[in-house]
Amino acid sequence: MLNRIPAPEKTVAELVEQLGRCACSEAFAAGLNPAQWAALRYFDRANRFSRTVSAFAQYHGTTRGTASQTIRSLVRKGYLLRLPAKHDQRSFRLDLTDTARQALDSDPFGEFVSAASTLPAAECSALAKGLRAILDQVLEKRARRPFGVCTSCEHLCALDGEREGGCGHHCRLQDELLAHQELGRICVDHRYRQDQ
Amino acid sequence: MLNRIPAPEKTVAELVEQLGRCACSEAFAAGLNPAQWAALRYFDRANRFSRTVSAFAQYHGTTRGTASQTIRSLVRKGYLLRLPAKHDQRSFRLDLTDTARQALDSDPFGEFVSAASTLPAAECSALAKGLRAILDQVLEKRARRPFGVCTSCEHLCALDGEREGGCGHHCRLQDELLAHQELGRICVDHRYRQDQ
DNA sequence: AAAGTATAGTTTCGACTCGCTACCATCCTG
DNA sequence: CAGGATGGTAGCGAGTCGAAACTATACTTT
Repeated sequence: MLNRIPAPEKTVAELVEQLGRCACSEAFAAGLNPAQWAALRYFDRANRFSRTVSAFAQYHGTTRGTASQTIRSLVRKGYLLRLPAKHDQRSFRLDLTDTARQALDSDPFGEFVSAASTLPAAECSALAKGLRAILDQVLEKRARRPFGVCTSCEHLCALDGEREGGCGHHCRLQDELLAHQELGRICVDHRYRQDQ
Repeated sequence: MLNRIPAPEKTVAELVEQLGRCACSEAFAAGLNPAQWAALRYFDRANRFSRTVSAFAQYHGTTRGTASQTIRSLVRKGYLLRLPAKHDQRSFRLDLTDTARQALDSDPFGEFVSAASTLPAAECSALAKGLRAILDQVLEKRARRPFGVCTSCEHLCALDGEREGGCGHHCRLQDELLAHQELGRICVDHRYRQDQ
């Protein structure tokens, strides 16, 4: 009956909750709100196939209607550029403007990054691994997919021979060549490879 | 120039953000909203000195006005009982009702707890430690205190001799005896002991 | 004891979110 | 070409949030 110290899994959940709150409450800086900051971060991390209203709504766990509003206000404020999509007349691709990239440099969320970076590197990686495991489980329970990067995706196809200018990667789903720097971006269509 | 894989501290921050979002977005269950769930959890965890509007506002990083609204709606719905405080005529103590305790059993946040509990125990504790370190840093940067439990608090004073019925602990700040089960509750006045 | 200040809590207001439903346009499948 | 799926938007109503103003009580200083 020693319920003095709560179980570690409860502590973890509690900490996650508090950190989440913290993340929101600081996010009213610079005339933006938490959802808008989250959107900026998302469009900074997402690859060109995933920079759409729907993909963001999915990532953010909200409706397309709400996501549309968030994005519209960012377009109005000059943080996002709304370009017609290549192959789909209904769709638009949203790209960060330089203003937005500048704003991201003073992202209030940077506090978390710098707090995390004071931990020993090994501990930090372990932390990332544990959190990832929890997040994946929760997402799965809610039938949401985790938006990974190409390097762990089953659609990625390494072209041997480094055809054009050293890029050498290809997405089977989109049937498009990928540049090196695109491999680290998150994608709405990501699927873990079997061997992962 | 290998920016394929982001730095681990950035990953940690990102995961924290996403988990936070997840925590909110699920929290519209049972007619309650995220803030109200957070309040219920808080009043479940807080000791009797800390179950007030002001303490919750502090914990939650919001204003007393907003906290007052959140709590009022919980009182209206029968989840909290508003009792006049013992020594301060201005203040009220808020206690969970049985309805509330029942609701907490199906807390949507339980998903996180069960997700965390699938991790190996050691990993889970390490996770808690790392998150705690990050949270404490962020809170400090914002001049907010972390609301710890008596066992690590400098105000706690172990009475030797187990005077009354085996409780044997005392809070120097409140000048009150503490029951065993109170030692694991969070407190607005918590201060880390030097040796912690 | 009186004055001044700090604190606990509430109220009201305006701006803004959020989720929902309905809706339009385009794409895709058969 | 018909029917359904999908990308995106518009408008609504409920409800949050933070800010500021306010009341009442407690504490401090002189």
